[in-house]
Amino acid sequence: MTDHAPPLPDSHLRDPDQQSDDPLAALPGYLLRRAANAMMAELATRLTAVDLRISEATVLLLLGGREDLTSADIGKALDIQRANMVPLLARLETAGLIRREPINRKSQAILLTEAGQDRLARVREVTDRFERDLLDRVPDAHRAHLVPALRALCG
Amino acid sequence: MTDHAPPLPDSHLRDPDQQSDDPLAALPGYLLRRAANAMMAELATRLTAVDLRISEATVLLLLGGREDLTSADIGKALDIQRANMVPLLARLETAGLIRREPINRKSQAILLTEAGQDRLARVREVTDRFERDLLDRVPDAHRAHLVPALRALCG
DNA sequence: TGGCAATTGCTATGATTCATAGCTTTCAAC
DNA sequence: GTTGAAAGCTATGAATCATAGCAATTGCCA
Repeated sequence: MTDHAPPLPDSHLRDPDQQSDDPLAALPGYLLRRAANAMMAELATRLTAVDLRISEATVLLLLGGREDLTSADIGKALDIQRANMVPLLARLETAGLIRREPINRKSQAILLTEAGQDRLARVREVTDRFERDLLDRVPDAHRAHLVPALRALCG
Repeated sequence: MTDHAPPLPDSHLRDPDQQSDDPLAALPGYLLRRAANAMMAELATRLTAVDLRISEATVLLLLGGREDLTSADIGKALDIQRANMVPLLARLETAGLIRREPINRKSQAILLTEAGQDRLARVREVTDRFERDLLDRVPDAHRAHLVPALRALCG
């Protein structure tokens, strides 16, 4: 069933450079999704070494060196709804990685505990290597252009 | 609360070029996720014009011009589990966009109906313009490098 | 030719993520 | 003071995604 001898009538018209076993391989949007999925899957796997999910590790990274962020601030920075911050921070707090410091009777700062700082250091090891491996995978000629291009697409 | 005057102790060390209101703005992996999310959100919005979800439109795109793909084939091409193909194809069939042609007593080819072909033409209009707008957003100097770089990250 | 492993399409079911609405308390501005 | 906005939370529903299992069929191989 896999070898149906796909006709691919005019794929070479739309995909001049490379092999395409499907007509989507030339679409930037499609590639962006595929690349992001593959990346996320691998990062998630690597983060099991520090017993953290991607969202949790991201919060630790954001928290590093700062002591003035509230739950709402973190949510705004990472595009996470206020409601969804609750279980996220609850897990981190249960794990002893963060604690809450009252700013006033309404707000509270989220900051890393000692254990949180230690864990963050290990997270940095994982993510630093990961980012390096990620960039290594893109050919030299294109490597320097990836970050600026992606940054232009984020807004 | 938004104006906590974030100190950003040494952000300029890790992020030489640009503004970074968070220390993650230089990480390719993080940017990849953000870019993909933004892209998906906008594409989903634009596809409401043809009353289709991204996954549904992708199936139509893949089906275009071919009459030999089974449900399992589509799943393999798009990284969708067999089990999750069922409701997807059911929606497309209910909408009258695809029909099934028996290949043998076990397999069936999925192919576009007339209405499916018409819808696909409209999908192509949306996605063509979308891909064009997407590329337009990345600066000239980096544009040509995006697709090759993403392709290297997909495998 | 008979048998067995692999495949197809499907059901059922969780896990996880994500978005929305609403509530109470508190802050801040007028 | 009163009022609008914000913080933190609960509850809940939608959507996506992965897993396990099942019956029928196919293809391979001895």
